[in-house]
Amino acid sequence: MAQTYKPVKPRARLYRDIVDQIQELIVAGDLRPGDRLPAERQLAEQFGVSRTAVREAIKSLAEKGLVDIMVGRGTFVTSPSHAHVVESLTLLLRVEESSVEDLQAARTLVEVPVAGLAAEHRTSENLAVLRDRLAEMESSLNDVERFVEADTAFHVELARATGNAALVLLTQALTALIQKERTFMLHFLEDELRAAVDSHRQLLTAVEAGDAEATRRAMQDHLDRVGERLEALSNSQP
Amino acid sequence: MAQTYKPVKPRARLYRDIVDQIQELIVAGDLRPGDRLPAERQLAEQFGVSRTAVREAIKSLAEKGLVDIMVGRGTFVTSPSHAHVVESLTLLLRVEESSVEDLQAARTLVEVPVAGLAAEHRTSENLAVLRDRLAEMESSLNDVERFVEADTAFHVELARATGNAALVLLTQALTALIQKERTFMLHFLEDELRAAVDSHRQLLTAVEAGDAEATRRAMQDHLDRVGERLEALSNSQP
DNA sequence: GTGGTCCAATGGTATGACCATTGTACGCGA
DNA sequence: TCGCGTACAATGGTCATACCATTGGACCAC
Repeated sequence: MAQTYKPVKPRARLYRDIVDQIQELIVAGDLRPGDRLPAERQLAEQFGVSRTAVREAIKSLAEKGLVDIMVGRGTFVTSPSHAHVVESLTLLLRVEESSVEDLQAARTLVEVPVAGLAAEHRTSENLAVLRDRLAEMESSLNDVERFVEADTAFHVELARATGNAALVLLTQALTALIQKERTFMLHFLEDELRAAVDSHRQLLTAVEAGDAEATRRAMQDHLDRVGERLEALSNSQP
Repeated sequence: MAQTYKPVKPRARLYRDIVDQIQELIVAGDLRPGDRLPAERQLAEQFGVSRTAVREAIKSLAEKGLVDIMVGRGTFVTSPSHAHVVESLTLLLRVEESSVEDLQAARTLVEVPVAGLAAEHRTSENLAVLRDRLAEMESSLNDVERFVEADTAFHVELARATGNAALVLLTQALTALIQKERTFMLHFLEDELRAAVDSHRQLLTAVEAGDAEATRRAMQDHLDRVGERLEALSNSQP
């Protein structure tokens, strides 16, 4: 075995320590969402460092999506959100030049089996939310932004019905990533709105019946059509 | 329809502008990975702002994983990496209290169909890499860390064989998230190492043959057994 | 009450200074 | 000439201080 020569003190960045300390408080639950952190000047005094270091630490936490900075008010612990994960993914996918088609394919691959699981595990509460979202879609036919919001929320709630938190997160990320293109598309293809409502009604019916196979099929059909429309649109507007 | 009262434009933070400018240069390709950014003092002068603002911007970029800061040398544009996405996901899953079982289930749901696609689209180059990874695993039976590295790389290369960048990213995230638990497990169950080698050899054979169905089955079997082992281990060590 | 003003607290930015690390140029000695 | 160490300049990290803009609440006039 080769000698390792490892130790040597890894020179710690000062703000790193502060990030770790606060982050641990949040993850451990000592700081709950909505709680306010002490002011920067106050934290600086408590940690015995300059305000600069504290600010860098807080900025780091904000970038991770753990806190929300509000000018003139203070810094608050945020509720867990998928927003920053989605942002990271978006950024990475942009530099990796992944296409909308890739995204849609990945989404289909995930959401079809998710739909099947949802049909098997959904609770009455899940069904109630799904009905609400569908109703929202039906009443937003003239407001594409709102429509897409409700559409996305429907898919996320379906994932939630699986009872698997990891699948919820994946679904949130994938739907959010393609939401912009979908909004763009729906602005051009108005009858697509009604088609989408029909698709989701079929989905809801199948989920209510607890029919996993029918739910999967409905989701596959829905996403296939969306994929076709997206492709057609990207071809006509290179 | 209720009146909406569109929110007025939120005031922009100064460092935000700088982040956006540099970020745009990076995603547009004007700044390539490995390129060095001007020094902080220099950027401050060019942007006409203080060094403080520039530093906050650069720190933000570093947090997003777009640049790498090196004391005494400078700031360099990094190659795209999934590391920070994985970190974000890990953080979020921790606060959301998602279990290892959830992760493993999600991973199975994604990787089984991915394996099928890989069998259909793999190139000879993909096969060569897969063979290398398998050989690495076989020669690392006494070094669990290295073994798991090769194992993970095998799965990621399989995703790469699908030709879908989004699926590669998902696979990277999911495998990385469960890697720690898997390493822990393999330290306790030594024969699991050889079983894993066998599983991956079956996978490779099926992929080489271009047999999607067999590949899916092999992946399902492999991940099912890993899931069982993980569950058994978490039950015996609560 | 209503509305406006004032003020303290907070995060954002600007300066300027000094420290620690790093790479390189220079110069000394063999 | 070569090798090696020192000095130095450049860079990011930290500190201290000051001032600005926003926010919310206390206070006051009506």
